[in-house]
Amino acid sequence: MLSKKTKYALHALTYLGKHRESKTVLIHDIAEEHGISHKFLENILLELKKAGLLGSKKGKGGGYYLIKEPKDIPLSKVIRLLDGPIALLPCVSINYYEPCAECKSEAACGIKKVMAEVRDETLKILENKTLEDILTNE
Amino acid sequence: MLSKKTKYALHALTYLGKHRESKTVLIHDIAEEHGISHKFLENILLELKKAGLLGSKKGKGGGYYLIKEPKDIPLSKVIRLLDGPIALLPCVSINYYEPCAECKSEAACGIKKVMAEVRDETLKILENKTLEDILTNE
DNA sequence: TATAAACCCTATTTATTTTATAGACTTTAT
DNA sequence: ATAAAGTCTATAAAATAAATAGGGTTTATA
Repeated sequence: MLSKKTKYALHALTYLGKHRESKTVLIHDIAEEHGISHKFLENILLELKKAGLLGSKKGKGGGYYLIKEPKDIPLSKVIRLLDGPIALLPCVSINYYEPCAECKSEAACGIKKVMAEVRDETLKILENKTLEDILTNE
Repeated sequence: MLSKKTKYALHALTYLGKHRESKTVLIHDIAEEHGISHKFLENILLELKKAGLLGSKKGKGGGYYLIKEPKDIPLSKVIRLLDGPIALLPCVSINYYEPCAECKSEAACGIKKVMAEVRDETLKILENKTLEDILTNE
């Protein structure tokens, strides 16, 4: 399951996607719309900004805005950013690789082999679904 | 990512699958093979038994054994059992449905719609990969 | 029939991760 | 100047996962 962080990030991105005609959107408005803690959301938006998905304007009249096309924001990107690996095991993660402590030989591990396939197929799904798909369903 | 519980369950099932010629296998042997806590694994095997994947024999000379064909044990089953939902959001979970607190209208939620599609496609993958696939790769 | 081996069951503790909060700082429009 | 808004880092609280503990029951076998 996705963490609340990722879920809230998706809500925020959706909200921003729906308000692209406004120059900026307030954290406050997004938080209120979904009854999310303002401060918690603040951290999330900051991460999205650092990752290059959002831009922001400081000071009075400021706020956040999307700087990518919705079609260029795949679920895989958002999930990796806030939740980490998409692979089901660390030993088959592309971006967060780590060996499994209990594994004797990675080369001979059938679980690893199968999980690498699962990862490839899962990635296909999550790279193909984008914010645009969410927006067209709203 | 999978929890250690699920990961250990897969290791145990693999071990049992490799030793189907023996009548029974000791928790001890599986735990030792992978350096897993005996007691932790005990709980896991008990769950697998209650779910109908394993049989056991009590008392001296006892142990566990597979009671299903490896091809009839899909990853989806093991994951659901120990980790819970396969869906990325509670509101699209088949077996563990719960509404999302921050969602105003499930019917109009684009995130939900997309996540339901992700769930369907993910399920296809995890229902198709079975213990047999793991065993043939060992 | 006593004994030791092995699984069964429930509860509790410990560790880790996630979620949430706090507060001081910086920028900017008016 | 002032107030509005994002930036940043740290900490606290809550939830979940991982591990441990210990007594109970069953069974082979000497």
